[in-house]
Amino acid sequence: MALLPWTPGSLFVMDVMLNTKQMKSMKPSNSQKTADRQTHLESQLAMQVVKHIRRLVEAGKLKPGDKLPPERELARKLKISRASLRSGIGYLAATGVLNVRHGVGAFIADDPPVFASSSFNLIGALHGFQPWQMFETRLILESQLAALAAGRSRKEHQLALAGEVEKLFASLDRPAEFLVHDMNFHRILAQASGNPVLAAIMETLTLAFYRERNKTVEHAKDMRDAAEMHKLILKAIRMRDAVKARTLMERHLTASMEAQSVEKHGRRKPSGR
Amino acid sequence: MALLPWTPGSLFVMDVMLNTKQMKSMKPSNSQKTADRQTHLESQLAMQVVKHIRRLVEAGKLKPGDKLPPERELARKLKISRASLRSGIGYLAATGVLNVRHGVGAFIADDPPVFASSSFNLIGALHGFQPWQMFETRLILESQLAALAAGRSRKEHQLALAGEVEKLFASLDRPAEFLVHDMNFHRILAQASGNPVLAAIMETLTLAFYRERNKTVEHAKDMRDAAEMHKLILKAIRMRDAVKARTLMERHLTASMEAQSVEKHGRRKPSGR
DNA sequence: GAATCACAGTGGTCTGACCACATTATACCC
DNA sequence: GGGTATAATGTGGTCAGACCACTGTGATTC
Repeated sequence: MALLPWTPGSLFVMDVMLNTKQMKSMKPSNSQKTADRQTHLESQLAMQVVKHIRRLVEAGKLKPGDKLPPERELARKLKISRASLRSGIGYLAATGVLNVRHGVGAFIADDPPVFASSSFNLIGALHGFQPWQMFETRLILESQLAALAAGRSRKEHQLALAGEVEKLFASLDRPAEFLVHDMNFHRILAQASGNPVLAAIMETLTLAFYRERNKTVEHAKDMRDAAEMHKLILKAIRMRDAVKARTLMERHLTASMEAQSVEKHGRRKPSGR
Repeated sequence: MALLPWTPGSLFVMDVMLNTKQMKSMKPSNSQKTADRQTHLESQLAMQVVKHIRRLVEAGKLKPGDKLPPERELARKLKISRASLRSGIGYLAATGVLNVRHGVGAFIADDPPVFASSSFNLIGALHGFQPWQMFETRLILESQLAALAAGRSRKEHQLALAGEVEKLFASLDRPAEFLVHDMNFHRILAQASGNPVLAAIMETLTLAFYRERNKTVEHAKDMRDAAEMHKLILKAIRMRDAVKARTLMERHLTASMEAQSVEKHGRRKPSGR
């Protein structure tokens, strides 16, 4: 299969990078010598399974929600052992393409697409993602999403958003529930942006965020403010005012972050940085 | 963290292409009652492996490039079968945390972080990602990256970028090589933005892009134009002109897309709306 | 000294059995 | 008949141990 034109060596250009740490593994003593890149490709057989599924998906014979044949059967059909098949299944499950349920079967995922959500934290820990970097990324994406939604959202989206806003106000005294509707609002907003790729990325980030967040209890005042902001953002979207939607979203997120920061550290963060 | 100013407009170039389908999974009412999410969680034992590795990583006992113990040994230590261990290993490899090399061992990844790159295409096919959506996402992220880099890049980054620009001009007659340096430029730019989260997302997208692109041969003129643009972008970054860097990047990407569109379909796409 | 080869270490695959979970069918009791 | 246990079935999860395939290395040979 026509290998990529990796001219040898050229790949390590970024070695110049600042990362003063993790530079140790660079000394040739160890690992790769030239440019093998793209390792972790999962063994031949596992990949064969992936390819098989991909073909079916691309041919439209397998759609979100569909059930795969039982492992034993599928293994027989592909002429590989069940172990190898499971390796492939595991790969697809890990990347969120498949949804495996013990005692039931394997299904093509039909939830909002997410990239490697489960190990986002791990990857983050590995490369030293800082909270402020996560936040900055979210700020950039989500405000962009709001702007796009202002330009593209349809009636259905706006109604769904309105519904969530309503529930937001209705659950001011039940933080757990509030959080769910908060999350829904942002998820619908992502859908309303009309760009599922962007939405998927956002979803990935959001999940990592909320995983942390649902440990802290929110303050009543912050919740009311947040609900109010959602309302305003929705209004801007309805009026198709992209700039305003973006600005409001930025403000909302910043405020929300500061609120969380308080709950965690007991004090307001120096806002400026 | 001082976010950079935003230049409105220029972003909605592609609003025309708003597609009409893909709205089905909008109602969040569906499956989860409150907030269970996170299906496809890989069985207990596999997750135990992940947790184990995570602990080691977070405790700093395992750093990028380090080698894991042999499977047989590790399985014994965790008191699980080798099969289950391998399931966990596979999961980590699939999400890009681990790098397994047949006959050698498993290593903590030390390449630029990427999310589920391998099955990006599959996920895309599954949820019907359109080329223009991919492109729009790239446009948003990359121009933002350029702006950030203008504000934050360090000398090392600028030098590395300059090096790539030079090689870009030097390889105008060797498309394959040109492409590598092109890719490097954008990768270094991502690093220079100072936000590894954003960089990781970008890397994921880029990979998916180039995977397609290296099939088409570029036209000489387009390549020269591209090289010229890279040079200009670098100049803007050096002058710490965030707005200009962003604008140039947007223009560069748009032009680049059109060029590709020509090669693929043999005609210029209706440029505007 | 350099090329070759054998070996040991490690991941990849196979087999077939058994366990655990979910769903469905059946039996039973009221 | 209706509802509730209970059994049977289907399916993924785990296990054990053997063997295959790839890599790196050090001994052998010339």
